[in-house]
Amino acid sequence: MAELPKAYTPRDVEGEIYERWLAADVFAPDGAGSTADPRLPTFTVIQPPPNVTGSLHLGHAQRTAVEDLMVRHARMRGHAALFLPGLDHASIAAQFVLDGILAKEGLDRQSLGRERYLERMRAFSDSTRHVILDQQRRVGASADWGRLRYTMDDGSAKAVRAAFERLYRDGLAYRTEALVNWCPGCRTSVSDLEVIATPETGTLWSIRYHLIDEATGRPEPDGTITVATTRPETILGDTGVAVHPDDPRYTALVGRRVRIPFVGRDVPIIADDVVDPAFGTGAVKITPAHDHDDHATGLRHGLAVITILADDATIAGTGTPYDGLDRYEARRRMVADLETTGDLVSSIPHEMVIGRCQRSDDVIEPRLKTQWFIRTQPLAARALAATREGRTSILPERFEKTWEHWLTDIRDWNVSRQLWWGHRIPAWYCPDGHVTVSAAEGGPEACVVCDRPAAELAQDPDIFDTWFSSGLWPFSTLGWPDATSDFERFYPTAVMETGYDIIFFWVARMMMLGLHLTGTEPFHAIYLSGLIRDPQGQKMSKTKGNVVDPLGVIDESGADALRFALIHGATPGNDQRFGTVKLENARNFANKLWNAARYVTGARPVSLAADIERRLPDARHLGPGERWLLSRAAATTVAVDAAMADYAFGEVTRLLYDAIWNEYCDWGLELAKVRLTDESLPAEAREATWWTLVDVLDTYLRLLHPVMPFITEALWGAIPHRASDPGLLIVARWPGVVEQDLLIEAQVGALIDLVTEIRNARSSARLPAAAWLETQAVVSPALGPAFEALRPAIERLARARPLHRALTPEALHAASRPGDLAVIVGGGEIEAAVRPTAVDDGTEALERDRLEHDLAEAEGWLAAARERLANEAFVARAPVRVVDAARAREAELADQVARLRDRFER
RNA sequence: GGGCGAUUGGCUCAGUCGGUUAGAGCGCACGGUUCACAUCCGUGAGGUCACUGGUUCGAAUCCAGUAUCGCCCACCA
Repeated sequence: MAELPKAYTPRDVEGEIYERWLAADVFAPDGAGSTADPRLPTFTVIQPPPNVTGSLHLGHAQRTAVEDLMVRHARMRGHAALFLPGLDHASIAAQFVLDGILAKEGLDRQSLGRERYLERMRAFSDSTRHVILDQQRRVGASADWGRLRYTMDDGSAKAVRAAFERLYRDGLAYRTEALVNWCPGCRTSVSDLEVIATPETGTLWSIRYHLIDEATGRPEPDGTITVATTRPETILGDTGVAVHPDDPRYTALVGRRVRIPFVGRDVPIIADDVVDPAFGTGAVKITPAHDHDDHATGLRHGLAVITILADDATIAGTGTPYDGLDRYEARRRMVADLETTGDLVSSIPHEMVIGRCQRSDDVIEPRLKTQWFIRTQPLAARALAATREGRTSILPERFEKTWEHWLTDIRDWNVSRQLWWGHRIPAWYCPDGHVTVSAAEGGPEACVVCDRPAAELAQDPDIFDTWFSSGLWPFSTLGWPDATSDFERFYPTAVMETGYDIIFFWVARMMMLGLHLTGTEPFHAIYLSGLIRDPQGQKMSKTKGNVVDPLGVIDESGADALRFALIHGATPGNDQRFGTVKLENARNFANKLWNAARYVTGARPVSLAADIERRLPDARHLGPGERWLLSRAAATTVAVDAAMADYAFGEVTRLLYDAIWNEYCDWGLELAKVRLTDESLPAEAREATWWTLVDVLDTYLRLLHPVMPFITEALWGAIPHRASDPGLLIVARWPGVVEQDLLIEAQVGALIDLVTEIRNARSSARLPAAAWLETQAVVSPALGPAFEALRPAIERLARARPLHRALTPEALHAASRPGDLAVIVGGGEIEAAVRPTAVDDGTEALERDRLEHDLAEAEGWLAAARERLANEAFVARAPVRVVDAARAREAELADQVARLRDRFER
């Protein structure tokens, strides 16, 4: 038992506690300090590995808090609980950061070259990796640091190679030339998910193309067809013009040819029902190499595919003066040139949607490239089956619809990236173009087709999309593809927690890859967190300057307050606004708990030694207050268990806040104080009271530990323990369920109401707070013993002394005088007359006002209750239970009204 | 264009399966130097649960529609 400092200073508490946990080796499910029960299933939480170059923001903090809460809860329940920490190399994001740093040094990727660039990246990431890990520790993450993994470590590399080889062998990875999303800024292709549809106002140009006179082979000066386009520069790649087959304006032109401006190419006019006759001119230029729609149309009609853009999105290879110009400069000049020739018919503003790069914000250019793809439909089917069959559940449920929709309409996943930082694609090509995919660490020994030696093979220069390696995370971190003991023991995992914003990027990919590669769903539950927003509901961003630094918060208010506040507002899938108000509330709660514990430890009866071993309170000496506290703790335990089972972590914090502040502190401690200081009681009784306070505090500290691990650990260290308890709360057992005592709860509840009503009467009558009030009370016979036992406490809390007990209402009425304040509890279990020591006229008037108000209110409720019961349909059709409750309510209200009226009319 | 969500006292949010008088924190009003806590204690005011219609004995809760706000998905040049 440690002495508690008077003031709660989270900083002092938290640093020291984390070190103690580490020293005790309790984070690892198989660590020296583990108390896991081998008969229980393991419990593993998957967290999204943060970027190796990143630092903690509030979103991380919330997720870490939620993940840690689940792990701590499971650990206390005896499961071998694994919170596996990790880092992600974040290919494109990390390159973006490093490129920024290089730019300040006047360097760039290209001038460094691949090898030197990667060296820089390794050095850079080595220098930043500790940052976010340290920050997670500050939040209190009870992660098994010995199992720390990184998506660029050898294990991940092996998993990546094995996964790709397997997918290739199974026909689920293929290489083909296709139109991909090309980011000219990042100089790489990106997946469909990384293209952000951005509404913009562009221009719709109408341009005349001249028909070819087939007799002469020359364009007709007056025979034209007008096409509408938002991208005139792609004229250079046009290989057709399309119209709707049923469009009477153009029926005669289908099959004819037109000459493309600038390039002098003659292309056919085709009919295809993708064309909307109502849009633009009803005639569309077709550029198969630079537009997804046109590509498909071109394929249907056998049109040529002509690429006109280089990797940096300059015009290239068209043999026109526009070669070498950026696409937008080329566009500007071409429009001007068309105007000169008289073939520009019109230009009007046009609302459109532009695809931009998620990372660099550049306009994405569809480009033809030979790349690796993952065939997703068969994989998606298995992922859908897993959720439909309930092997994996999604929280909140509504995201199942989003999930269904995306996985049903899924398109193949382009996994090649023309970047350097990441896993190189394990595919080799021989001079004859044969493809060899190999998972071997050193690559293949020879071409699988023609047996040429490795020396003659060239490895694909591309790397994988960073999400490919993250998609293997739940099993690559446990040793897959090897059948390690960790993989056997902890896979599949229990819960995967992440933000709903990466459900497709990450969650869906883990499910698809996990199901195919391991044969099992990688997790049984998907818990989707919401986003943290500022108090105005805005997204937090550096540019807006509304970012809250969690480390600053921890320094000031403590990790416990931060965790409590974040978890308090966490409803799965819902964003939360977060600001100082919530934080203050959480900090105040921590302070309250600290002081309550300080009171309890300081109130130990002198008959008990300071280092005494924990005892159960002696049942023979329990008073109503003690029994009430024990019963309420049992009720709270049941409620917390239910909320935990529902992943309703916000509800857990609310339940514990109420139980600790409004029950334990406000009433439990206040009732106990009287007994603890009552020298007339036997020592055994005072000891029983104290042991009750200790017992209930112990229960609440355990229940609260997953939310506020530091302060609960510190306080738990200050109360007596059993010899069988472990040394630290983090590995102590979660409270078991104890039966409630509903009778005592009702009785003490009525006495609490009596105190509240007397206080109310005092306040309404504007009597001085310090004045003692003489009070007479009639108490229902059932309440008698509890009333007598708690009388001293009620006197003190209500400041009513002496508190007489009249045996009958008649006696009470006979004794009461004008000016007495009337107090009626509930349905009349208690009726009391409160007498101010000095009555003046004002008091009496105020009391009449209060009575009148109460009477009117009670009469209103009574009328409503009677109306309800007067409804025959209600009595006939509602369940008996509900009708009985309504009748009881009516009787109670009738009694209350009668008593109030009696008082009022007297 | 499709889909999803939100709308509850001044503010931020709970509200499980439809069932007593819809809860909390902050804020507000009034009152408090009682030996755990002023980061506190006590009392109180404040809500036609966005709107309309329906189902039901009974609706904040279920259904349909409307409005406002937000998000996701989407190849109309």
